[in-house]
Amino acid sequence: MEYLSHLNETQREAVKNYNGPSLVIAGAGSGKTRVLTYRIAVLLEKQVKAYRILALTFTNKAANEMKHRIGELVDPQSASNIWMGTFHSIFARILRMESDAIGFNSDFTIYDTQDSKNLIKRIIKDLKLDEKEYKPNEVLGRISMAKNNLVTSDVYQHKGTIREADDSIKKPRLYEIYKQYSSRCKKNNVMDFDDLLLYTNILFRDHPDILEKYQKRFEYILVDEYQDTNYAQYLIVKKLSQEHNNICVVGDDAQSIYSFRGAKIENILKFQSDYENCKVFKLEQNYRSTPTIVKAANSVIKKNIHQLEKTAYSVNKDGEKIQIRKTLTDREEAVNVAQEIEYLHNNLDEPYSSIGILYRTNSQSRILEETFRQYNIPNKIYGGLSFYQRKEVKDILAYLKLVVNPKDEESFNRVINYPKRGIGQTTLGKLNEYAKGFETNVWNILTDINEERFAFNQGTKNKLSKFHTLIQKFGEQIGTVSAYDIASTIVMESGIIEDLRSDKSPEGVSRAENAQELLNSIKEFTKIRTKEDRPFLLSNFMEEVSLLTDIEKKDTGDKDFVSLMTVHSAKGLEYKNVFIVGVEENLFPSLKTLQNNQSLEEERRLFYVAVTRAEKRLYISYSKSRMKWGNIEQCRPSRFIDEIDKQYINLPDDYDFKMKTTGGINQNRREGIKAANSKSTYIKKDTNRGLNMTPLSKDSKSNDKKTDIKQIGDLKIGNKVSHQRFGIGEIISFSGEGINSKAEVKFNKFGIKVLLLKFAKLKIIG
DNA sequence: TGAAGCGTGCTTTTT
DNA sequence: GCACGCTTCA
Repeated sequence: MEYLSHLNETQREAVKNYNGPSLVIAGAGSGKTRVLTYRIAVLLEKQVKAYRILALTFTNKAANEMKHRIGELVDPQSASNIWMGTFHSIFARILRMESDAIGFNSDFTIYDTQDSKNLIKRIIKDLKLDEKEYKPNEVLGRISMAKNNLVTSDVYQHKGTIREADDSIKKPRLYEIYKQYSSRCKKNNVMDFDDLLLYTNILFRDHPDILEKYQKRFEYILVDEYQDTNYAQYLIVKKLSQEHNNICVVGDDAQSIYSFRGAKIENILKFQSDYENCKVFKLEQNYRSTPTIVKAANSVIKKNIHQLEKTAYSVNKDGEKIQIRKTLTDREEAVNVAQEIEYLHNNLDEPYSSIGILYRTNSQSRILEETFRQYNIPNKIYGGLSFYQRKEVKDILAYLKLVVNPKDEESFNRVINYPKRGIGQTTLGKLNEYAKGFETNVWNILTDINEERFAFNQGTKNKLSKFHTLIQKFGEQIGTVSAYDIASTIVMESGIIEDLRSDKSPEGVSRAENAQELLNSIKEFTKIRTKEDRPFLLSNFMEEVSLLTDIEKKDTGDKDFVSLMTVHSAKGLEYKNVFIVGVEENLFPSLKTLQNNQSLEEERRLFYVAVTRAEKRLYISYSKSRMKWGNIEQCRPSRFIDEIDKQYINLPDDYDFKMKTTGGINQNRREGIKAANSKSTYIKKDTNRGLNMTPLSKDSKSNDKKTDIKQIGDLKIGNKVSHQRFGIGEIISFSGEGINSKAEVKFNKFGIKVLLLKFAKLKIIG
């Protein structure tokens, strides 16, 4: 156990005291993962059986890395036998084993958010409710919150306070949607993410014998990122640990950033009172960052009221001050970042992989990506539309899901007419009606489609029964053939591959490549499973795939790239050089969180997370204007910049000290004010009919200004770009098939060049 | 039935 | 700016 010498005093104590409850408060960069891995390694060396250790992490990636490290410390075999993974994947596994007890089949499908949303949409339609009043997103959010707090649809229906709350937001029938949603999921043998936790709780509540079995099995329980657990997770852990009481939770209340998804920071704040005789270990030394960065982060986070007391410190070399950068536009901000990256790379020999770009929202990635492409900076965007969310991938997965679980309504709807088989809305609507009427699922209707009680014309019946035969034929093979063999058969014989290959556009080619990549990953899965002598059937693959977030891109050898991601997904990561971009009021902190103090505190913690990702250099930038929803909005620097102790930062000479809110021009959007930045002028893609643009007058009122500002760049209408240049004061006329309108290039009240035109008029004439 | 055009709403974050 | 859903027309 000589590796214990790699630890500092507190870390070592936290590792050695593995019996009884312990709380490890681990500041950013304090070697939290190291404590967890060593602690498990010690357990294994003390002859604790690997399968009696339960270690819950926040992401699959974290779990895999930890397993790998434990494997290096002890032995890979034991490491792989540990019950280690995300809450969702571990309990999905347990639920599959115990599925009978809760009335599911063991091969239940797992819906991602999009699947859930689609089902909700259909239910809203079925109940003849208005999608504008019952927004699927919002409905799903409320159902999710309910589930995270273990409020089942029955409880929901009968709980006065909840119903009153629904009434007050004018959604009195939300409980009906929830009820339908639950019953349809069950009928379809399907669970969503929240169900995995909810049903685990139900399982443990209703089946004491099963609970006892797992209580006895899990001698040691460890939970990472405990500050981000929700009530459902809290209770699972609480129950499971009752027998042996060897529970270790690790986390940092200052990094709790998932309350929007039901995480309760209270879980970590009250852990000590929750578990008697709990030992507390505070890891306060930060090994990651320079003292400048640590102190700067501390100066911000101390504005929060709700937190556990601790003082993070660093004894590394002092390091450079944090650079605050200001630009006029978001594009300029991206250019600035790109140029600084070039400087770091070319002059300071920093590899691209040492650089991380963090932003508040995924939508900010696009402009950075475009700019980096211009500058030839290799980069990878994490998150956003993940591989598994792409249409072509989801289509194939839907086939696979359906073959494994034909009751899966969502997958059924997705593929019944893809590729086109001439089965349209009308037929589908009727099928769903029958399913409802006979209280069964659509698949069963299809099985008996030729019976007379189903009134379809013979042509339709033939099409439907052909589809049924197709899926059934695949289904007969899944028990014997490998996941890859059946998957490739399905892709071939369903006509998917033909459909994808027929599209020769660049996007089409890329879609076909994605499909191929999915097949490759299934092949890889089959290969690994065969090697490990573990089951390699399609159902085994499907168990894993739904809980993966992003595909592990194969190492192409070219590993040197800049990483771009949201601050949320950067949790747990570190980069030598970090850029935090778009640090503006209403963006970071985001507008929606400014309404109450609690969420503002969470935003501040999020900013804290962002700052503490940096090891050596940190750049924080804000722009004076930013494209939002196709409009330019005025921005001012975030309050968080003001909150950093000035001694740790370099402000730009013209830093905008606490400006008044200038507001935006968003409200004018529909009226037709289109803003133009210094690079180009966009006009909403309002028509493709081939407009002609003619500058009417070059003189106008402000000839003098025109010389000042010169030109405002290309004018773009639809796909057509005019390479004529337009100046302030110019009147431009638009004419084309029945359209006739004029616009003037102007300064708006914020001093931004805009093209003023009346869209309303333009459209009526058109 | 399907393609194309048009209107609307959206952006906080993810297992 | 973009995706999605609805309407219209072939």
